[in-house]
Amino acid sequence: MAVNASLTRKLCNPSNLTSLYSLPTKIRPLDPATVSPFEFPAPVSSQAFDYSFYASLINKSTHKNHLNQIHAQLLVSGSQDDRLLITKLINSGVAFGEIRYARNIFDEFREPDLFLWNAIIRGYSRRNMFGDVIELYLRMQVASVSPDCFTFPSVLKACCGLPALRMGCRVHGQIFRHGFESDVFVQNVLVALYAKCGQIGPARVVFDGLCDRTVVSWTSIISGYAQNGDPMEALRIFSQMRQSNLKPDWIALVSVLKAYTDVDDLIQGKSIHGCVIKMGLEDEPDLLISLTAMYAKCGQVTVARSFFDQMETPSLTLWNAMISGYAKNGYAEEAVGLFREMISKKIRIDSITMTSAILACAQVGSLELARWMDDYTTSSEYRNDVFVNTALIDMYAKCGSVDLARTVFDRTVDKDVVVWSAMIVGYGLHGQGREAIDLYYTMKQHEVCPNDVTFVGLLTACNHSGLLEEGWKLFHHMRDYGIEPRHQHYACVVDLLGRSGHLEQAYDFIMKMPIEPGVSVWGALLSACKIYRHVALGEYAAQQLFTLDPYNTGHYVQLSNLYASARLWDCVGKVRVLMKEKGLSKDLGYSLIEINGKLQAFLVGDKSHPRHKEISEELERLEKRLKEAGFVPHTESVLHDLNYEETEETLCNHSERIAIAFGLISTPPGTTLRLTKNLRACVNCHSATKFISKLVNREIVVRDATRFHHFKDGFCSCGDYW
DNA sequence: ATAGGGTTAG
Repeated sequence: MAVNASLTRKLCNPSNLTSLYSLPTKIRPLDPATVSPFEFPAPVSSQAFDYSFYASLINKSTHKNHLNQIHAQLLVSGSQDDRLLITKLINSGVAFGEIRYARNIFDEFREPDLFLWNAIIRGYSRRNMFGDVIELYLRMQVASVSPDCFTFPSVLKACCGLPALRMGCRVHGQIFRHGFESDVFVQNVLVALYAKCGQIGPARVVFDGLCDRTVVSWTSIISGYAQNGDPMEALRIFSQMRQSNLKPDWIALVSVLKAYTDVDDLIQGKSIHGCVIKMGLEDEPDLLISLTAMYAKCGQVTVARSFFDQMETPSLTLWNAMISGYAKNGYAEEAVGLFREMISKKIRIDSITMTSAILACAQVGSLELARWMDDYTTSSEYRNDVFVNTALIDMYAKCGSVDLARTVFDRTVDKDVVVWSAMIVGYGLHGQGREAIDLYYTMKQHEVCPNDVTFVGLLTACNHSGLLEEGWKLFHHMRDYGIEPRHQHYACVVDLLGRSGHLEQAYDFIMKMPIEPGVSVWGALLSACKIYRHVALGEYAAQQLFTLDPYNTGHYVQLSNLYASARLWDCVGKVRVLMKEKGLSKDLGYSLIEINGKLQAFLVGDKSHPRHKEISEELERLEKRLKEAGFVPHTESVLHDLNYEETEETLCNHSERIAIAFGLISTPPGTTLRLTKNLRACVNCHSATKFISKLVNREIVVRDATRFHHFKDGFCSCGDYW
């Protein structure tokens, strides 16, 4: 089979997929902690009490039991009131993860001083037990112990998250009252706190108020902007930092790399890589993770992989960076492969690994693989993770089953906006606009506030179902939630208006847009013009597109399709010439079909399959039956329709048809056929597949470049509207 | 104290 490199990359190696199914479904439990014996010296008499003796003993401990023995000794020797030693015991208890034990020691102490309070508060803060932190902090105030610069960082950490931010603001006030408003240590934590709560404004105010900024202050504000979707500002501040002659440390570089990762600026990212080498930090394993992530996200997966391979034992985070880097750049097969490797090598996996692997499966599109992934997840400890469940919902929807997506949705506890949105988007993908809208109202009943993505999903759902009025209403609903429409939202409205034939209104709407119309908006107008053969307006839209996005093949193809639909064959030819001049060629069409968990690929007119003979017999049979059933091929315009597949061959040689024929001879009667196409459904194949679904009494599910079609009994779920 | 890998849309 003659396939180009990018195609080979997209297709999955079936043997990889099938071997995945035989893997164990349980995640390995962690090894139980082993307790090494502790050599406790002979009991000492009370007069032999020595602070440094006990201190070194505590330092040597490795288990709670050791601490217990020392504590007992302190009691025997009457030194149980030594604040420094008790603080040390508490700190060690925390370090061993024995927070309850540390708390007992603390509770036994009469009138704890500031050191003890700090130790136990810090302990809870390290274990992320924020409720206890706040409770103890309040009790400390009741006990009239004044906090100091060691108390505030732990307490502020506990104020992360919007609901706790009110507490954070109160603590901010107390920091002033206790005179720590110029303590860099405390102020740095305040910057980080506000930034983590998405309050970048207040974070900036605190940062600007600092007179002696340390590397940590700069790093906090840089990562604050990087985390809050403003990487450009993060980078601006980074250059200010360098002007102030402060040398960035490796953590600062990690934050900057994150910003470049989001900006998708490989050139600048590389220059930071240069910085890393100049500063001799290239062996810093944690910096390597950021570099890997940066290169992977900017599409340089091979470079990223070389970093990965140079580590003898990659950390979990590095595995995750590599897997998600692959998954996000269309290297689904590699991503799933690495995940498989982790399982077979019994390497520890976390919810981030799961999420990234699920994302990759969503791209593969195999329902069987999706099911396997779901089973694996449900039998693991991540079955209630919101991120994982959201990814599963998305995966099932993209693998063709809204029903299974709904099952995951229903079993997800504590649904946030993203969960609801993923389900709404899923309904939209399958053209179930009504269900999407219903779910939106249910979501509001649950008092979950929609976001901009929710509306992209809703508007797309309306498009895929032709719900003009509902879409229009929803678009205006956005402002009630203070959501500014973005390009996608405008594009959806243009699509809605255009597809329902309101071309003039669509054009007026574009002219009145408060933001500069972008590629998606003009693209929507152009495809509407194609449907209604509005050549003049379509040419205008195409002109805008050629200026904004000159090297995107899709726009030329669309214009050519418009000309073809209006039978302006000369113009079709001109577009072809134009494309040639720019060195653009259209994508080759292919279809995948899943048979018994294996994906099989077919190109246009594909004759390479081992069962080619049987397939062509089936194709002939099908064509005969189609004719008898009264199917008339839409030859003329389709034959010139560049959007679809190469037309040198006859229409029934489109990859979709071949894949269906193969599916019919490879599965028992009544089995649902599941196909994935890289291009959009062509008019001719679409109506042929409707006929076929009735003739052979099969359900046929087709995922095209933009949505799903469910063919059944001669009808398609899209209502011929796509 | 400061950070890196994750979900919906594009």
